[in-house]
Amino acid sequence: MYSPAQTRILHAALDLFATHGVSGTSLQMIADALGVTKAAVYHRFKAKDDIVLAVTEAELCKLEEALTVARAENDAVEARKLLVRRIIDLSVERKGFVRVLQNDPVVIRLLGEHAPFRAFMSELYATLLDRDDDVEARISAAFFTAAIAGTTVSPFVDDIDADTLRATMIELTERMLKLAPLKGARIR
Amino acid sequence: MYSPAQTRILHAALDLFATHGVSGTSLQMIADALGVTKAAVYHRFKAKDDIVLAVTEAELCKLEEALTVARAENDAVEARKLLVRRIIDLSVERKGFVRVLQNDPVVIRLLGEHAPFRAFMSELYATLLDRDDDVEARISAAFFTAAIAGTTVSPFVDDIDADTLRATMIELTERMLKLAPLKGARIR
DNA sequence: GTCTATATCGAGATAGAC
DNA sequence: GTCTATCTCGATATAGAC
Repeated sequence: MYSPAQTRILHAALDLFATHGVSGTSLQMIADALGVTKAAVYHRFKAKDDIVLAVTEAELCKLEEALTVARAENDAVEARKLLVRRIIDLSVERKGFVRVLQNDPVVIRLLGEHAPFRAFMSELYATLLDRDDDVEARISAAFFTAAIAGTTVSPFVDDIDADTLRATMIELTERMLKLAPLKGARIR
Repeated sequence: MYSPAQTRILHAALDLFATHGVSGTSLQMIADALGVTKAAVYHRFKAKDDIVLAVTEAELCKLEEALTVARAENDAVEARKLLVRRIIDLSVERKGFVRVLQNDPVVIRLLGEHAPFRAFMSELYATLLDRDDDVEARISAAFFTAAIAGTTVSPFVDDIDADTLRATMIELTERMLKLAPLKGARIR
């Protein structure tokens, strides 16, 4: 799919995007991180937008795999549980970039303009929400996607290990999305 | 505090920052939004950073008022409840900018480097969290601040009115931060 | 307070040698 | 695949007139 040189560029770009945002990252910064010149980068990607596109595509690809696995489930609630867990795993693993995906203005524009991305996001949302979900469920879904994107980079949790973070996020989310009953509580 | 001209600049800048991010917003865009030239903007703020600083300061000021009110409460839990509600109100009222405050790389850098900002954030966090909060409470706090910042701008909730959004966010948050028992549920 | 005009710099992007 | 060199443009920022 990508040459070794391209892969190195994408990795460096991902890191820089997460720290400085897309607009705040220049091709010179990417080139410097790799110890090469701008021209070498342009040899592999003919424009900065292509790098942003490739990085975004690569991350969404991981989400797509999660969606495919989830959809193989017969039970809709189980499918949502699986999907949510995998999204949380990804956000912990790829700390920082989920925030970019969901909050960087350039990426947001890209996700809105690029038809395949739009189609994928619709599918993803459809699986996260039942067709006839009520308002609270939809707000919960918005709430939790935003939360997941931001939690891993919060100053509150700098010193908490990844496993604890992951487990607690899963619990909070399932409680919020009503995918599981509250631990130690009972609905009347 | 600020002249009328300055106030107009800050309002325009706030809008543009929320849409394009700080790095993605040029002084030309701000000037165009006001129908003046760049030089007119520079007459009031000697650098772009000063505009970012002023905008951030103005938003934090609103949070500071909320913090002062909350601290006047005797009961710590009531104080946190008040604070959380006010933060949610602000994020709904000033849709978009809370996301910038918490996610824009330029603002994050500013919040980290500017001593008064750092001090205020510490105070805010101290009120949101008890001194001896456990790990789950801290993750909850991170989770909910991230959630609040992102929810109002989510595509999930585009068509939901502000009041419903606000009320549901308050309920979700209080449930998460364990500030109130679950509606219709009872802890064993 | 606002303008025109301009200086300076860094960004994205290309040409062509090795 | 990488380099040097260069182009063009837009960005921050300043000078000085009205």
